[in-house]
Amino acid sequence: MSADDFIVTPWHVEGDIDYDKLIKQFGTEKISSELLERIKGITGQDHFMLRRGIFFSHRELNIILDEYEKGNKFFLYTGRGPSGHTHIGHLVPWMFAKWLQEKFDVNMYFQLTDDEKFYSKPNLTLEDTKKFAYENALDFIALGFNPEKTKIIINTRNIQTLYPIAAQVAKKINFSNTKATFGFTNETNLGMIFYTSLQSAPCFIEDKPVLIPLGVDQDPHFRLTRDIAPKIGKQKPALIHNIMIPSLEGPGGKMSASDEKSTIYTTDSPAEVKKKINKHAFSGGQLDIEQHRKLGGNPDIDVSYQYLRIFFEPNDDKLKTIYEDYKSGKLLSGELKAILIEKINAFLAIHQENREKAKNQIDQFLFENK
RNA sequence: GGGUUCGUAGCCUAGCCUGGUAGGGCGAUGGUCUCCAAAACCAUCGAUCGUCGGUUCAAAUCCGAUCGGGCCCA
Repeated sequence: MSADDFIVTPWHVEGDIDYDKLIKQFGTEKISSELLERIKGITGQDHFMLRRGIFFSHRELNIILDEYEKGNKFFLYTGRGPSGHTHIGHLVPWMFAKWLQEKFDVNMYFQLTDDEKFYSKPNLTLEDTKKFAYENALDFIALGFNPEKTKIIINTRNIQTLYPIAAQVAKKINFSNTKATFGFTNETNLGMIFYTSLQSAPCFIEDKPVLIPLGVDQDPHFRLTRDIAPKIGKQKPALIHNIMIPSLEGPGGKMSASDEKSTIYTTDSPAEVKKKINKHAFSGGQLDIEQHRKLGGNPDIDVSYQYLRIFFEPNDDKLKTIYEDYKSGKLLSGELKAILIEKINAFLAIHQENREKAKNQIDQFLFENK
């Protein structure tokens, strides 16, 4: 694989991703400065994840805004495949979704695809994926969603509601569509093949336009959904995409829930966070102090800096100072890591407290079949 | 229902024909080096060879049964 090659699919992400190329490849639209201004005008705020290009691409977000300005509300939908514990990379689209809910005052549906992870992970039982679904739900709730306007859908629990919609969808998708989109082969089990219609179902759960914040690697699922929406008399879902969150081990690839070392979990203790960052976070520093002072570090490939940019340092001025100090060589990699460790642990202290409280709130968030 | 193929450490895999209780790669862990990380180098851990039984002095290896996965045909 040459330096500028990269792969982004729902099941595999690899290489150094060129997001401008990816936009062309996927046929999405870049979030333009005009669109940013428009969002700022409506919400009165430009979220740092938009400003910094963490959310960089979309499909028909402008139409969602057109309708909104005419007084037609949309709703939000995102989800998670519960194959393991929640890590901080998962929180990026959820946290952004929470901001959207707050600013636009809209309903939110969060789908936990316990069936799909059971189908796709040979070693996981349905009991396992249900357990992770519950664990993941706690992290989602802990971010502060409005219980009046937020519902968590668990596939095996809410199949009664999802199935009639999924049936509409399934009839319009044939085998060659799914094969081409997801790389299915003759080894693929039947559950996987049907599954995309279940992932589409929440898009049509309300008779309103839907906006889906999600990692760009998941876009292909909704390309299919967008194709069939008009065929079943529905509006195409709009999407807003975030970049892949790098693993601790470095650029090229996203943070994986299954690789313990390269992942910060939401349940990690302060000591674990410190150890993981210090021992594993890929740095953009130089070989030794002397060279670092002279040549300066490279924040653009430094995972610690990237985590601050993506999630943990919303203050632009502070981030800029860190960027410049690191680039000039004034700030050492170890010192940069110390800043990140403190930020993560401060965040997790609050998050873990909210996560505990979520155990008592979960019932009011679970979607009830009608 | 018929056929076929596979099952060896977390993952991939050699060995099976020609029996003598397993070898490699990746990963993991530790160390050197570095302000850290990475890279590089050094070292270490890790496998009752799917399960049960049979043959044999001796079975991952031969035989039987069984469980599990894949594919083809019906």
